[in-house]
Amino acid sequence: MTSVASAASVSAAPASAGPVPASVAPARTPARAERLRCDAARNRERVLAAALELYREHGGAFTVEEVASRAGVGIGTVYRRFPTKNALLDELARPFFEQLLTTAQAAYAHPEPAERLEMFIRAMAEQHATDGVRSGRLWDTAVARPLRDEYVRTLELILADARASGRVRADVGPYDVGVVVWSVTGLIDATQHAAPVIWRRYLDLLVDGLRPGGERPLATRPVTQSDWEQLVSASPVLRLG
Amino acid sequence: MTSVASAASVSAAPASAGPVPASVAPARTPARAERLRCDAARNRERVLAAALELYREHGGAFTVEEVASRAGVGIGTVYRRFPTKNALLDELARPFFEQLLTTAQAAYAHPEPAERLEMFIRAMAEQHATDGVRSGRLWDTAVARPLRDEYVRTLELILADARASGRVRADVGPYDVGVVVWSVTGLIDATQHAAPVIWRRYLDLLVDGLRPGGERPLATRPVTQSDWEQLVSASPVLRLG
DNA sequence: ACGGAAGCGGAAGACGATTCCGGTTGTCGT
DNA sequence: ACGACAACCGGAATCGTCTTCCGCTTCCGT
Repeated sequence: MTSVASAASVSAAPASAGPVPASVAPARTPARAERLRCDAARNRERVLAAALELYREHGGAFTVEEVASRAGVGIGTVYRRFPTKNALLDELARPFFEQLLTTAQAAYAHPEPAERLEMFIRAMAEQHATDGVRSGRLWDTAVARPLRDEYVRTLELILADARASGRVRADVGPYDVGVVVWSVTGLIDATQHAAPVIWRRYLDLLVDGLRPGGERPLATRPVTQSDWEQLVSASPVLRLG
Repeated sequence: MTSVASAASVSAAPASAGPVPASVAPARTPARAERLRCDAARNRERVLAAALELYREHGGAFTVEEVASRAGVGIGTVYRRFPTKNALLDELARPFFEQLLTTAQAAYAHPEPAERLEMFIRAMAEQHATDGVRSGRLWDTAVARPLRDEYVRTLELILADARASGRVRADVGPYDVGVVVWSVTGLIDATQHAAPVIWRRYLDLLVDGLRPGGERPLATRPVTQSDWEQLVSASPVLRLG
């Protein structure tokens, strides 16, 4: 009832140790039992392609039946492969999500350590704005967990650089940065169609706000990992229901 | 199909001119034609009370049928009074929304002009956190428009004080502040239940970011009123549909 | 070529918002 | 006090969607 078959496919990857986390382990060819029959695999791709097309056209406001018919399959076929409409949408966001990690690592690879944090934040926002697939829900998915850990590890390294260079106030932690990025992506989602540039201005304000020099201490304890996890799992629930 | 009956009730209010905008004109007793029959009025209150109760219990995740049965009326009765479930929810948010304007005016009344802007931003967030009714959708409502104008006018006055006192960078406009407040309320909505204090820390970051002293100019033009209007009308649409 | 697991299509079911309508009840003029 | 009638009422029916179910079909391994 719960698991997407491929969710377990990364479990065997050895934990990477280097400063720059290794990129995601390439998906090994699935074992006999978990491979789809070839017609099934073909249909799965068709469904995904149709869904992506519809997503780009109508941004999530489409029917499962539309997906099925555009893919040339029956509704039942869609549901055999994706237990729920949300699961289907999550699957659309996955490549985008994986790209996020790459982007984070690229920021960490920036030659000037002092610039890495700002680079990171801006790159995250930029990617979100460019791709346009809402991925917030995905952070709480089984597939995402291993990626997420690497993401946070990378962010911590970046933050250490920024701190060492005096480019960030000392009382800011990685999950604080997470919240900041989240807020920007929320703004991007809300404004992108109507006013595609607002978010950059807002981001500038945020980045400036991260500079050292504030006299007052921040009001509360740092955001913790647990805070962050609850935030991402709660974030889809933003309106009536 | 569109209008809530009372939407026109403020149209006769004279435009206020003083530096502190006059408080909202008290709703005059509705004319003969627009007064509800007394049983209808009673039912309306019951529905509203039931809805508020359910809202506090389940945060929007309840059925119109539940509202009706808790109020002891039929579904049809709910729908005669509120054309749509969203309209009902908006009505719940209205008193809260009107309170916002009062809060803004209170901030402007702060004895120390230099403190008014920060006071304003913090008070807005605090009220949002305290009341807990999502009101974003309401900003785009017919009832809200006159209030909104006064709200913006007050904010402009506050901003002028802040600028005169050197407490805000010169390139920040009222709608920039609007975006900032919006982002905080979004964070509040998303985190309040799980981690009730995160937003204060984030707000501190934002406030510090508004201080003068940033060397770089902001990347894009100021947020305009039109930007803002599109933002608020689009913001409920944050997920699939 | 054959047996059967894995797939397939699409009808049926579940759920919630919204609409409709025949019967009921305050209100107002007389 | 009374009658007429517009405004109300309740809740069954409708509609749009997601999700489940099931009898029939098609690939895969032997």
